[in-house]
Amino acid sequence: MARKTGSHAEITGPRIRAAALRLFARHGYAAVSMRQIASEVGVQAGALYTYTPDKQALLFDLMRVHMENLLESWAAEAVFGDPWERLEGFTRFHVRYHLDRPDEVFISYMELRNLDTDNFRAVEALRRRYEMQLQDILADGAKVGCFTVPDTKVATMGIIAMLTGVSTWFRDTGRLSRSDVEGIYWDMTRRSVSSRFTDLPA
Amino acid sequence: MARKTGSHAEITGPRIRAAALRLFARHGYAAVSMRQIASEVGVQAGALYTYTPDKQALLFDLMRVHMENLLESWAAEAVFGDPWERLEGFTRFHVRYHLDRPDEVFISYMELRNLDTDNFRAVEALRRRYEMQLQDILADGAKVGCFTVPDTKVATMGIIAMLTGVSTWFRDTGRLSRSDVEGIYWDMTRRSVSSRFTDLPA
DNA sequence: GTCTATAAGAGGATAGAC
DNA sequence: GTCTATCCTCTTATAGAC
Repeated sequence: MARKTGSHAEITGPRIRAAALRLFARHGYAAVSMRQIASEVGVQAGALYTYTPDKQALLFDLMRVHMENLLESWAAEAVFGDPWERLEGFTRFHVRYHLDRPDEVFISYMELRNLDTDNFRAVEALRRRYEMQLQDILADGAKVGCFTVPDTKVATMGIIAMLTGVSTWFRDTGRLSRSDVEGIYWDMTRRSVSSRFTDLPA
Repeated sequence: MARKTGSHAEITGPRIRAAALRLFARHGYAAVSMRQIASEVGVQAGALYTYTPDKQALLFDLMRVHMENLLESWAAEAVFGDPWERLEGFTRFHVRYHLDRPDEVFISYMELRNLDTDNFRAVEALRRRYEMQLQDILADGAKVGCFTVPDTKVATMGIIAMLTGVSTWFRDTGRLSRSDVEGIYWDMTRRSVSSRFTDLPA
């Protein structure tokens, strides 16, 4: 773990963030010490402070960057078309993105309470912007009559919670592939807003 | 906050657990100190160790008792009948129970990673038993043809995640009552397993 | 840019008085 | 049953050598 003195500015910064991400996701922000992060990177604890003003900024950066990347990625591959196509695009994107970044997802949902007030507000604003992407699709679909959504906001929260939950149980070693899972969640999502439902048992 | 010396065995124990529950839910297990818990109860830190061998046992007890209560409560009011009735019973029970105990729910989902290996296994086993309650309903309903469930296990995880998520956003001061919310979630749940869906857009 | 050393304090847990 | 006092370890963060 020990290493010789030397300059590694270009790689150490990202390595610190990667180590912090992994450790925060595994053990939780409050349970991880700066020494653990440093040890994982292969530097002494003091060296971390060349790259981050403090531990809080490390957490905030990870969460902010994750939310910004999420919004940018969705903006880049958002599907245009009728509400069904847009909903399918969002659902598959969300499941895939979350399966690909389990650690980022985990800390972004679990460590909100460890953010300082201002940092919390900033991350919450980003998260709300993302949720609005789905809410707009649901509202549009309800307006033109292809979806039946009893309450747009609750449906948004419900669907996002359902989809995000995939990262709590999915393992690549399991019986289902990522693409299987994407399809299954899309199937449940489309059913959950289906209009063809007025004749079900009360 | 200071208090006089005296005996309060019957009430101090529960008060310690209540304070720990509240603080763990608010700030996270690792971020809460024994001194904070003691201060909330109105005793000195040393006095806590009359009631718990250590901090870990405090967390484990809260989680174990919550899961046991959840299972008992469901056993007591589980609905018998056809799969639709059973599913509605489970859905409404789950939403109501989780709305009534936001702190217990929060720590039971967030603090799993702070449990020691054995404690983790014990809580996980209880959680699995609870999830099986829903999975059995879905499997029975699929078998007799009233539900269409592409994958029973994924549907179980998806529905539980969707329903449990209610506690992340619901506030009693909001525009919806608890009973509204229960109904909306039931509506989404029943749609999500509806059979009447083979003719939707691909 | 990284190291060593250290400041200043908070953490969990225990001992023994009352 | 609770208090006070304390042990010992670990914490975040900084200072200054290299």
